[in-house]
Amino acid sequence: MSQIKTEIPPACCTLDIKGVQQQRLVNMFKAIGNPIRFEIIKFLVTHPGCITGDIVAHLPIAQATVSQHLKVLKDAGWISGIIEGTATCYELDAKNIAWFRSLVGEIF
Amino acid sequence: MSQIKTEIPPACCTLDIKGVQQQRLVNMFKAIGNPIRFEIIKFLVTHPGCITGDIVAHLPIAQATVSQHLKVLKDAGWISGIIEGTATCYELDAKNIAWFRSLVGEIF
DNA sequence: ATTGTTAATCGTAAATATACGATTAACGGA
DNA sequence: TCCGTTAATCGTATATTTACGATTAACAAT
Repeated sequence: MSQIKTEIPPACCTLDIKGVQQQRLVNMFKAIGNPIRFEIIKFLVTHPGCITGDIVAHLPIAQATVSQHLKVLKDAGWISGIIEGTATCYELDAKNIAWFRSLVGEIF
Repeated sequence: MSQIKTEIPPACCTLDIKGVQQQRLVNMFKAIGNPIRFEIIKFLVTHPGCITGDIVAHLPIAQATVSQHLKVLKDAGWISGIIEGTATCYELDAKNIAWFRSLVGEIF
């Protein structure tokens, strides 16, 4: 170790987290750490309950690709989708996002 | 659009951000959205100013790979490294992390 | 000058992510 | 029942990420 002082100065954040909580958080970071997916989440802020086709229309990529990204976001806990007939309505997962917000507030 | 109501209910977050700021933020999310890199940042909280070798010793991966991860974290703004003779001392980039913290606090 | 130490970079292999068109399944309406 | 619509999934190509050993460069000590 190259540490000289025994007194460690207070860091700019604690990052006091571990185990499954940490895994979940890192996974949320990873999911939102993609320009297309960030854009999808942003779109859902102003278009709650919109269907897949709306999101596809808003983006420069194919329907299949959007569907994949939606799956990543859903698995990470950012969004939820409910099937409405032949369509699927998506919205932000407020509960998980609240968890994310408070956790990030605590450890950063 | 599948929106029925003209009144949009308030969302659980604003995500009011765009352009280069958004790109920078997404890049920080992407960088921290990896288990190894998250672990490196956590390690730097308790070991500020440690050298690459300390980080390598703490992780189950090769020196070259750690070096790559350090570069990603540095490019994204999470850490900074100063060359000290033949070694490199790393620490959290407090300024950028403060930017991250306040921005996330604003838009989530 | 030679040697040892440290960490970045190079070259490359393997794994993962991202993208697409095609197909499928599920539903609603004619 | 037969179409049309919608979105998930399949199969696959390409790009990117992650990993490693080897090499290099920079410095310190002898």
